[in-house]
Formats: sequence, structure tokens, C-alpha cells
Amino acid sequence: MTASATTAAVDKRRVILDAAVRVFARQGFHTCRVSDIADEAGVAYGLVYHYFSSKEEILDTLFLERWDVMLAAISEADASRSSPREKLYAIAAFIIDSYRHDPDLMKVIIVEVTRAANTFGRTHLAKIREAYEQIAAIVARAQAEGTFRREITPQFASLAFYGLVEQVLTSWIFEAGGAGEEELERAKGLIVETICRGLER
Amino acid sequence: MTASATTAAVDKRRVILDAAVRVFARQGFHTCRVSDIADEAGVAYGLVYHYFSSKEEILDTLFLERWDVMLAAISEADASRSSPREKLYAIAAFIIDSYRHDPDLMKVIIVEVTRAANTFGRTHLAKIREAYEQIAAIVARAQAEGTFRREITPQFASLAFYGLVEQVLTSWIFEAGGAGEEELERAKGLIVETICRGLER
Amino acid sequence: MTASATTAAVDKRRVILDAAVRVFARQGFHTCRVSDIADEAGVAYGLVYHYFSSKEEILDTLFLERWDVMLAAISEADASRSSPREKLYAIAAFIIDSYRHDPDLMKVIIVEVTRAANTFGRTHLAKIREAYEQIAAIVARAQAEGTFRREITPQFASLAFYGLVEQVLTSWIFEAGGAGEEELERAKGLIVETICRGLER
Amino acid sequence: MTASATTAAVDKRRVILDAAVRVFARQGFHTCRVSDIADEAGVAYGLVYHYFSSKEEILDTLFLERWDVMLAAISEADASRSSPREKLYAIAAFIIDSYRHDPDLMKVIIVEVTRAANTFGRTHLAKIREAYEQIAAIVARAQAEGTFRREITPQFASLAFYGLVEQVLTSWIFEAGGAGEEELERAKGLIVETICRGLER
DNA sequence: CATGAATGAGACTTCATTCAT
DNA sequence: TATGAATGAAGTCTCATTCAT
Repeated sequence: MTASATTAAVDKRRVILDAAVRVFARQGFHTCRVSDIADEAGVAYGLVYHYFSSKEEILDTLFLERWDVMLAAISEADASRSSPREKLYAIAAFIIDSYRHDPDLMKVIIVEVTRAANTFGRTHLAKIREAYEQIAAIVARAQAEGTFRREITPQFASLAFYGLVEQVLTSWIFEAGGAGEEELERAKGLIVETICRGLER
Repeated sequence: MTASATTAAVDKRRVILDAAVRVFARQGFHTCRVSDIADEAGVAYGLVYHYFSSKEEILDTLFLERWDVMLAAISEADASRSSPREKLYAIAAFIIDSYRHDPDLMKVIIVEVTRAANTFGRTHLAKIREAYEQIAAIVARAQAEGTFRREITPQFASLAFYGLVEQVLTSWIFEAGGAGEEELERAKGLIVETICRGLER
Repeated sequence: MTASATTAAVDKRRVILDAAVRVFARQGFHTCRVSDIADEAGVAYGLVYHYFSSKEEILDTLFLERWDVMLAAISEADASRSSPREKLYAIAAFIIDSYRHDPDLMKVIIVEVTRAANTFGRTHLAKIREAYEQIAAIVARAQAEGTFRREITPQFASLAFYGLVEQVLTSWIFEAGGAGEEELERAKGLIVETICRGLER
Repeated sequence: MTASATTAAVDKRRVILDAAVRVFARQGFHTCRVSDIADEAGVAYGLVYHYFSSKEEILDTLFLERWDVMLAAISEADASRSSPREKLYAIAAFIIDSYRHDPDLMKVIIVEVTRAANTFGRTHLAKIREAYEQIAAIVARAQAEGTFRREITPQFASLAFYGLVEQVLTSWIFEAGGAGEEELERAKGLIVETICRGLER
């Protein structure tokens, strides 16, 4: 059995991470047991500890993996030659598409990390703020160019923008059925429209 | 021994609830122990079970007490003869003043209930939605009157408004020093201005 | 049921300590489980942790309790007007009588603490040495008085004396039947005779 | 590939045993993990199980290897034409030189086997007693020859002799710096002098 | 009302051992 | 021989909850 013969050789570490996403999403980080993750992944209990030193580290890993991708996406949007409104649209679209692609993962990140002021939020505060600051920088530049008005600070604008995106995701997370394709697409425009009308001159 | 006879008689139930707010805010609901609450309240921890049937019930009580006050405040704002913008201002002001008055309590409600999609959020979903719906009703009526444009659904508008308020509170919760008086006042106007520009014709 | 009616009201903490002695003696500290102690004591598992913060703390407590009694006994022997030989006899007698009274406890102290160079011995080294030093002081004074010869340092003499006592106890500990009354009494004399012949002029 | 063909071929079994000595000495048998031994030896830890069936077997092997050498040394001393005092000196010298050559190994044997009445001591009791008995035989013969007095049984004398040697080693084991060359040499004489004055007529 | 000793289920984590490669 | 991923039993410790006083 050569490596080339089994290109799909399972990476158990990945299997565990993916299972953890489903379990955290379903039961919550504090409420689930490590054995739930192992069961969901179809591996022995101890293997979880072979790859991760604790339950916390699994969540940390999930958050950091995804958040870095998001920071890269924001950077990319910012680097483009688009208008501020288009940049914000790209960011909202990226986050919403992330949710479309893996709603459980986004749920975990928002519910267990981004809003968990006591534990993980505290730990990853700096990382979380990086996103806010990148968005604020886009706004600041738009203000300097005269596209956005100056009455609202870039920090506040960033808060409003990201807060709305997260609130929309949260509403989908809470909904039993989740959101339909159409709703996802429409939301992108609505979010940007709502915020930018508040920001543009 | 009636309550009126001993005005200085401490209401131990209240003492426990207030202590729970501080402990939940500091350590988080899942991370704290019932004995932490008892210690903070200065009572034996058997007494906690004299007044509450479980740790959960304490959080439920705190949430429901406060949320009912907020629903009443929204109703009152809605019942006034003010403009839609003024109504939303009144609501934002009420929530921010609640935070000013007891930041720990608002932190607990937002972090442990409002955003906890797995446990308490699920339990209190209907109650939480009542607030969204009342706000949406204000928007809907403003649209019917022609003050707000119809491109954005009242539900989305409500989400955007409440989401921004909560995001602003969250940013204060995460900040080490919290927010100053001035910042609190300014935020009220900024929130309403940002959202209403997006909603008004 | 008044307090005077039940003078024998059980001190559960004591019950746990006594049970721990039997379990440690039978199975060894590392080999036994906390549940074995709880079972032996006839109490619930959690009560062990109500009184002690860890399995280690139980052993620490047992050792310190007993060792302090022994240090006091050595001091008392030293303070008497007896000859050096009589002082050493009193000490040997005390230790051997301790063994007679509670062989399990002495076994635990010797096997798990006094000779465990890696863990507990390391922790309680200072305390253990206090005993050696008190015995050495007796020897030193006997040398100064001219009763003992000076070729052997007090430190070495102390080692030899205490080492012989411990070795004798160890041999009883290892023996299936333990030692008879007569053997215990005879040992006191033999130990002192053997060591003092080596020390006296 | 024979052993003689590759003189530099490392005997991995030996490497593992030597590593185990260091690890047992440093952390203790119960406190160390098999992987610690493998790491110290620089091999994968599956290999440990290729050579030994369990962690216990490693300690058993170390003890038996060394103890057999010691029994042989005692036999040799006994077989010589020396005086009883010289025989005991030879034995003390052998044990102390063993410590000089490999203090970790002696520490492991004393702390983990010889004094561990519950586990390994119990297992190897017969083997341990062989040494005591050989020494007792030397004493008995000296008594028969009239060199040693008969008040003290050979068994007790053997206990006293071996106990003192072990106590001296133990004191070095506990000491931070260990013992200097000079101290090692001097101890041989002191031990024999102390014990033999107690035994000789 | 008030106390805090007592209970015991349950969680996390460790680690000796196996086994496929 | 050699590797280290995989297994899962077992142990420590926590803590919500009960209850006798």
C-alpha cells in the first residue's frame, strides 16, 4: 500500500478537528466531553490527547486556523483597487460564504470565542482586534479620500460593520432551519447598504 | 418579624443574586462554582439551594428579571408620541444606561445568555426574540408612515440596531478600563445616527 | 442527642487518616487509589477531598504528625539527666514502641517517606534531618564529656544509630509474621549495645 | 552482521537499561513514564517493548544484574583467608565502590527495590535475604572461631552491618552534592570499625 | 433560615501496552 | 530491528446537590 495508492490516507488530526467542530457546535464547548469528540471522530479516546494537549487546545486551533484565513481575506480585500464600499462588500461576502461553507465552524468561533469575554475571548483578544483594526483602517482611508464622512470614528464604524455581520450570522445560528441561499446573498448587500449609507457622505 | 419591622433586614436572596452577577461576570457561568457565589455573598452555600434549585436557575432569574425590565422600556418607548428615531434613541439610551448602572449584569446577560446559542440562548430564545420583534414593529410602523424606506425588512433593521448596541457593549466589556461617561453618551447618538441614516429615506 | 451523650462522635478526618495508614501499608502509596482509602474508611469518595487537597497531603499529614511526636520524644530523652547510653536507649525504645503500637504507620513512614529519595523524602528532608541532628548533638556532648571517643563524627554516629533502628524495623516489616513482644524488647538492648560499644571509649 | 563484525554496534538493550537507571534515579520508578526512558535512550518507545515486556521488567533486570554481582562479591570475600573484620571490610568496600562507580544505579536499587516493602521488595525478598544470610554466615563462623562474641545473633549482626552500609549510601543519595572521594574511603573504615567494635570480644 | 459536612457521578487526563508498517 | 500512531482502562480531582442539625 504505497502513499500514492492511498492519496486519501486519513489525517486523524484533521478528523478530530472536524469532529470537534460538529460537537462544539451541537453541544457547546463547556457542555461536551472529550469522549464525545472522540466518538464523533470515530477514534479512541487517547488519540485526542496524542494530537492535542487539552480540550482547550482544540478550540484554540480551530479558532486560529480560521481567523488567520479571515485576516488574510480582509487584507486581500483592502489591497484591491476597489472602492471602500466594494471592499466592505468583499469582507462581508467572505464571512458569509465562510458560514455557508461551514456553518458549524462559524457558530463555534462566534459563540465560544468571539463573544466569550471570560475565557477564550480574553485569550485571543489581540487576534480578534486585528480584524477590527484592519477594517477601521479601510474606513480611515475612505475618510481621508473624502468618500466617508468624518463624524464617525473608524473604530466605531468598524465595530458597527463587524457587529452587524456577526449579528446576522447569530440570527441564522439561532434559527432552526438556518438561512437559505437567497437569504445569504441578499444579506451581503443589505449589510453593506445599511452601514455604508451611515458612513458615506 | 415582618419586612417592614426590620428595614435593615438583608434580603439574602437578593444578596445571593447580586453576588452571582459579580462572580458570573468575573469567571463565567461554566467556570465558577456554586461555592464561589456563596463565598462572594458571604453565606453558607447550602443557603444558595434554599433560595434556588440550581446554579442555572440563578442565571435564569437574573436574565428574566432584567430582560422584562428592558421589554417594558422598549414598550414604553414605542408607546410615546416620539419620532421613530427618537424611539430608537430611547431604547439605545436605556440599554446603555443599564450598562452604566450595572456593567457586570449586562456582561453576564450578553455573554452567558444572549449569545450562548447552545444552552441559555436556546432556552430563552422566545424571550429574546420579543425584543427584536418590538423593535421591528417600530421600524415597520415607520415604514408604513413613510419615514423609513422599505428596501430593508423590519426584521433586518431590528437585527442591525440591536446588533450594533450589543457590539458596542461587547467592546466595552472586553476593554480593560471599560468606557468613560462621555463615551457612553456619545455612543447613544452614534448608534442611532449610523442606523437611521441607513433606514431613513 | 447532645454532645456529652456522644463523646465518641466520629471525627471523619481522623477516620480517613487511620484508614489511609492501613491502605498505604497494605498496597503502597503509589499503588493504592483514593477510592481504596475512602472504602477502607467507610466514607464517600468526595469526603476525602473535603478534608485533604490530594492523596499526597494525606501522607504528608501522617508523616508530620508522627515525626513531630518523635522529635519531641528525642528532645525529652536528651533533656533528661541520663547517661548518653540511656538517652539512646530511650530513643530506640520510643521508636520501637511506636512500631509496636502502630506497625502500619511506621511502615508507611519508613517505606514511603524516610527512604523515598525521589518524592516525599526530598520534600521532608529538612524535617528528617532534624532528628539526625538531635541525635548527633547527644553524641557530640558525650564526646565532649569524654564518655564517647572522638574518632567517629557525631554525624556518622547518628547515622549508624538511626540506620540500625530503621533497619531492624524494616526487617520486621518485611517479615510475614512481624516481631513478637520479646523480640521487640530484646532489640532495644541489642541496638544500643551494638552501637555504644562502637562509640564508647 | 555479527557482533564481532561491528564492534561499534550499539547494544540497544544496554542503552535502554542505562537510560532507565538515570530516569529511575531522577524521577523514581512510579513517577516516570516509559516514554521518558525511551527519550533518555534516544529510541522510539516501541523499542522498549521489543526488549522488555514491561516497565517492571526493566527494574527487575537492573536489580538482578547488580545483585548477583554483589552476591558473588560477598561469596568471594567470604572464601578468602582473611579475618572476619577484613571480610566485612571487603564487602563494605565493594558496595561503596559500586556506588562510586554508578551512584544512580545504587540509588535505584536501594530506593525502589531494597526498601520498597510493598512491591519490588516483596518480589525480590528471597534474593535480598541471600545477602543477609551470607553475611550472617560470616559472623556465625567468626563466633564459632571465638573472634566475635556470641551475645548478638548473626542475623542481627548482619542486619546491623548491611543496614549501616545502606544508611550511609542513603545519606549520600539524599545529599545535594553527593560524597567526595575521601569521604567514600573513610566511610569504609568507619563502618567496619563501628560494627566490629560492637561484635568483637 | 442557616450551616457546611457528606455524597457520588462524571470529567479530564495519563500512560502502559499493542500493532501495523 | 525500529517506529510512533493508536488504544482504552484507570486514576485523580471537581463540584452540583442533598441533608442532618
